[in-house]
Amino acid sequence: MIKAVRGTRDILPPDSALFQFVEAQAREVFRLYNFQEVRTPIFEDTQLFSRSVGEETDIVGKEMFTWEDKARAQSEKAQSLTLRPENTAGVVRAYIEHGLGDKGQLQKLYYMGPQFRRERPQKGRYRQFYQIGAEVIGPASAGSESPARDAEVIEMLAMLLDRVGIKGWTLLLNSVGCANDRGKYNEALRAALKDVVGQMCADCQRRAETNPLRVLDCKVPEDQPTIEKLPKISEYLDEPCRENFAEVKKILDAVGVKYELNERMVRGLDYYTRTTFEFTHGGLGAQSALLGGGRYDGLSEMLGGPKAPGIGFALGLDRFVLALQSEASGAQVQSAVSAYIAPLGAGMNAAAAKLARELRAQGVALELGDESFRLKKSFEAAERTGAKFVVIVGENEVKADTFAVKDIKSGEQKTIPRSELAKTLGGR
RNA sequence: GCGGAUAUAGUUCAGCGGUAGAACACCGGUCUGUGGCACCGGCUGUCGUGGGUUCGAAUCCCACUAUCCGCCCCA
Repeated sequence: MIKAVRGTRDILPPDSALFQFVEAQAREVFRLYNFQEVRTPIFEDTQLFSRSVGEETDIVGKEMFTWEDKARAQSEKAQSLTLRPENTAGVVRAYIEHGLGDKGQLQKLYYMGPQFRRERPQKGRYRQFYQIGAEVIGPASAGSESPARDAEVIEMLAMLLDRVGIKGWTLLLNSVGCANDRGKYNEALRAALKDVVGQMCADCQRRAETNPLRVLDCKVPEDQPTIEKLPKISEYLDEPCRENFAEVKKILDAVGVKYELNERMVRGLDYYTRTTFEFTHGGLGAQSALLGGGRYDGLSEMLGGPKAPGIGFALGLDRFVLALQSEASGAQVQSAVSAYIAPLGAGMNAAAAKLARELRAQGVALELGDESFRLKKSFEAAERTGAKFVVIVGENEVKADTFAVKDIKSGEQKTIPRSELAKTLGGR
């Protein structure tokens, strides 16, 4: 048997309805905040990711699905291609390629779709996973650099979580400063670690060399006191970054979105600057991050584009669904059809089909049975579809042009003329 | 990439060297136009894959693969 490959999966009903639900809520929230959809390719030039996400990150270093696309003609060049591991790089590439900033206005773009990373699969972690994300990007003159945009994006996410019905979330907030601050902070960290790293865990000893920021992410209890004493990023922010962050917090306070400052929240993509954030949830096991994002001033320039500061986020759709399912209350998906048409007796399929067509045209969602079923079987089949009513189409009904409509739950049955059926069944 | 656990019917699982089972689910009948109950009957498997040990392997051994839980990383 051929099976879905490692880390990929089929999303079947009824779970697929939950995915649709979250997607629909997201589209509605995006509409309220004036975001429009962008769809970028699922694979891109490998360099797009190595230059934006960062050559030294885990994502680029070991998790990408990359292949060499061979030249098939003299005029073609061989090219290294990669399945997108995230979508911000693709959106910024499209922004540059189509000159979206040329008219001077702010771009507010959202996307939904699969992303690919070659990690070991686990609960809430797949090799093909689904993200919904958005970016606010544009020339600085359009206000793209304003802390008001950071706060608006974060507030929008709180709104989305509320609408979807996910309750037990925590917002972690930090500022990692601009490129300049980060350099100084990294040096300071290295210097401070030099003396104490000997007593820390093996992972931290490695991190101290490769990426000192990651030490802050360590979860080994014995290391915590040491980490507490390390220099803090907030002490290394320059004045503009400090003011920017203060303004973000001020607005969040004003709109009543609660957050926890977490100076140790370090994100794994190199392009982040200033504001970074993460929403976490307890029902997700080891993969506690529901969504994450931050500002990426400088990313456009890294990709050869104009100056175009921006802020964005990506949320894990798979994890949203897991969180919904872990909060038993939330995951209510209503039944799809309102009625089940039960043709009764030989020759009734045609009459039932005609009636079903009329009713569906009037907006009634229907399931259609078969004339070979006995009534008993039709009722059972109707119940399984979740339909509210069964409409019996037998010889008597067709002759009289009135139909027996039975409420499945109460057992109550009425005779309804054809002209009023749609209304009874909840159509137009 | 590292550590641990698991893999038998559609599902949950039992069987732990001697003819592959239970429950639930599903299908049919009792019951040809009014179900959900009850009773009766029935179906379903390369026992994850490949090797090995043995007269004989679902069972013991080895390798592989997949899933789950951690680590790592991130959404």
